Amino acid sequence: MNKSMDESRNAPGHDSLPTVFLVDDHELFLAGVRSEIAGAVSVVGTASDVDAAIELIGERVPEVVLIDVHMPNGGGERVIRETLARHPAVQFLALSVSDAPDDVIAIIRVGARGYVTKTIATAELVDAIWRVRAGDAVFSPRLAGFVLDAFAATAPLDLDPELDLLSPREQEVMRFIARGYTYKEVARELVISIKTVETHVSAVLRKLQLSNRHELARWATQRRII
Amino acid sequence: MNKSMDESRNAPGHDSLPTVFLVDDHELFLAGVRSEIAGAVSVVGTASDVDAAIELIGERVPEVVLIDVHMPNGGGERVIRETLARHPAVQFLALSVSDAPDDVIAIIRVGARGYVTKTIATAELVDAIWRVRAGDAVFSPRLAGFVLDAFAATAPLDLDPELDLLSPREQEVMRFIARGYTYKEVARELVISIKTVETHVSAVLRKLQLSNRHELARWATQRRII
DNA sequence: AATGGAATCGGTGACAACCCTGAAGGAACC
DNA sequence: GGTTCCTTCAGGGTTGTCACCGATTCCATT
Repeated sequence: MNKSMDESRNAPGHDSLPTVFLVDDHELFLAGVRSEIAGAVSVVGTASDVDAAIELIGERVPEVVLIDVHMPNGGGERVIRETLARHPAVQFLALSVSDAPDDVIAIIRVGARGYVTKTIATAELVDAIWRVRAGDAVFSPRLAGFVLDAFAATAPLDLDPELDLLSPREQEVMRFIARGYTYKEVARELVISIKTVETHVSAVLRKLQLSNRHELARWATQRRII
Repeated sequence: MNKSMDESRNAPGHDSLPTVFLVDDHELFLAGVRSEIAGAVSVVGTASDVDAAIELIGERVPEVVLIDVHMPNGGGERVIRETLARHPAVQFLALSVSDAPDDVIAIIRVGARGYVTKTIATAELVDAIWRVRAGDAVFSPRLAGFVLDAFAATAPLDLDPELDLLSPREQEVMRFIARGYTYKEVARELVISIKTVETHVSAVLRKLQLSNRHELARWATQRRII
């Protein structure tokens, strides 16, 4: 099921077991994971707190780090941030009890290549480790949606019905105004008179029910028109 | 909000074959894909140009649309954008000859849930379709990195040295101005006279080497001060 | 032929924004 | 005690913004 694209074929040095480092502040869980995946990957070390993790990962330089998100003293985020600054090749796979969108987004922002919940089965976890080592991104099905939604939201499509209220020329003028152009600059740019620009701007503000160019700028930036 | 990763596999209505719609401007390729995946999914229609695709997808409302990226008259992007506006539940899986980062990023931005190259094997394509239907995100291994890199790059951390040039009061005034407050509003908010606000704003613009409040607004939003 | 929208301009007027000069009180530093 | 900076405020001026009142031309629809 979860072995869709094993393209570990072409990458050199990817025929051996992945070297894996485990980080979790619950030592029992740490031991459990270690014994479960021991045969399918090569565990080169473990750590149960943030500082020790940063230290040991820097020494061992594993291919993949399996890391808990919620930990005292900075959490998994700090480990990832500080490690990637020195060893950019290390791949991080977050393993968390939480499937909250904010946690997923935060961990991806600092550079993790995957995020799975602790309810995952052993075989799937091993598969995920192999895929992350190969450069793939691994997410639990529900979590993948959060990431893509958040990503798309950074420059969304916004098919806006309100924009249709504006005539083509009005939209054109609106974009300049929202970018902070003065009337004079817009007039020069579009080769029309300042008075025409004023007319268009008035129409835009009236149609969008805004009261000045500042609100227009915010309106436009919020729906990423500019 | 507390479902395991297994949830989508057990979700109701997901035990039958996925209904799939195919879009590609090469009819031969269309026929090839259709015959290859015919047993493993339920192909409910095909289209070989953008307009027909938008029309037919709107009628059939498939669960998954397998779509070519590069097509005349708007490409796959337009199909995705216009379809999602009316049918948000339709999942799009891009199938392209290109593995250029820009193509991948663009298609994800408009809302696709996956992107694989046409070199993919049939079995893997079928698996990808099933996973996209379930809500998972599917990428060829080398492409996943592009998306995550681009995503991580959207949230830089800027500790700004330029901000230290401003006195505390100036920073305070600056935040209001950057948000679009008028001088009068700032004066009322901070309980000072309009003339004082003018003084502070002038100092801010001079110190930051900006020429008006619009540039100041952009300056502030870019480094996420407001 | 008539209607109406879009695009183009003009005038007037009321503010808002921005610049310059100047200045007074206070805190901090040497 | 002098210097420097911050904060506060004022007068006077230019330019920018926006509204309300007009107008003409072009074009598509009726």
